[in-house]
Amino acid sequence: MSSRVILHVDFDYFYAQCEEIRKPELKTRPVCVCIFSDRGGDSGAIATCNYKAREFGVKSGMPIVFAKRKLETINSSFLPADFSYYEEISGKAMAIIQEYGDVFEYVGRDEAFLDITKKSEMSFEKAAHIGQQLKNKIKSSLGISCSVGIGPNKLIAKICSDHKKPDGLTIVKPNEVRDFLSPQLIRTIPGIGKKTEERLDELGINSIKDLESLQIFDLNKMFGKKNASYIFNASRGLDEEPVTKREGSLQYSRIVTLKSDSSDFEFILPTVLELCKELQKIIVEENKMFRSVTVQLVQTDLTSKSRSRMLKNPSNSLEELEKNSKVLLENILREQNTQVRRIGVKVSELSEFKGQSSLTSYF
DNA sequence: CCCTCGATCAC
DNA sequence: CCTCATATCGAGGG
Repeated sequence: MSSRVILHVDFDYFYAQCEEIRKPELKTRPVCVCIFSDRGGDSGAIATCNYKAREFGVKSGMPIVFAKRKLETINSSFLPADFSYYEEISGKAMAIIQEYGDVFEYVGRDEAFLDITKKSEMSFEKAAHIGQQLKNKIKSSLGISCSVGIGPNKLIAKICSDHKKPDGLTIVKPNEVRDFLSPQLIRTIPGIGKKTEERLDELGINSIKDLESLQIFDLNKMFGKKNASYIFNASRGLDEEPVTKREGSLQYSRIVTLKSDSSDFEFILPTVLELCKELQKIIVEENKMFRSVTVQLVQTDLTSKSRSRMLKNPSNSLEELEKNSKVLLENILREQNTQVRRIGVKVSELSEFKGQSSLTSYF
């Protein structure tokens, strides 16, 4: 029987906390970090906000205009997202975190897993200590507070880090897993989102205890094989996913909001070509080749569409990317009845860069 | 098996 | 009124 000790770290209200660090006077009032779209004015969404803002009902993902309305009468700050600054702080934090585990897995700018089985000598008491030291270190060196969860697998560690926020430290030992999960809402399981929650709610399934009563057969019918077994196991606190060092991304994509809704090829093309440039730059920097190109769009009614094509050979050429994107854009617009709000390009099926070689060059 | 596309999640 | 980026699954068609 092999058992593990897994830790999950999540930086509290990360982007907004970064802003508070460089301007401490912000701490006393609501702070919203905004992603302004290209439409001007307050078009765009809230990326993150601090807890003061949350008291007024502001949430991430919310349109900026909504948030402003909620904070109308309050002295608050709406700041444009400064990703390179957040990236810098994130990098420093990750460098520290890494040292606390046997294996480190980067999940995102504000999130990471550690396998601390060895470092904790399989003791959850020692693990708790490691968790607290990690929190202290991040706080003293960067001024960032974070929430840490520790459990026997990634699933439990992640649920734990979310359990008490901000500045939380939650430890759930193997024999406590059942009692910890049972009363919680199914939504606390990562992977169960709005849609899944709605469908299960129709069956009167609200708590994880309820979820546990479902037969794998019925889950299979509702959610497909893979999802079903994930949900079945998750409701029982079971998860075997290893903590693994992440290599490069499997895909890169860029999407932007058009200045105005349109279905005019000539109007949209320049934007697509710019996105191609950005992506191709990344591809070259990362020493990659792509074999699949996708053009994706969001329509006026906010539904989305995509068209993709595989290339004969992997490529890293801008011309190749532009050529394919252009054809895909033509195709997708031809079938369009509603207008386009947002347009994006994605490259995938990535491989390591290999110098141009043809069959004949081997002779 | 390979490809395309929509859906879902969650950042 | 509705950002941006990544990963994964399943259906449907070859």
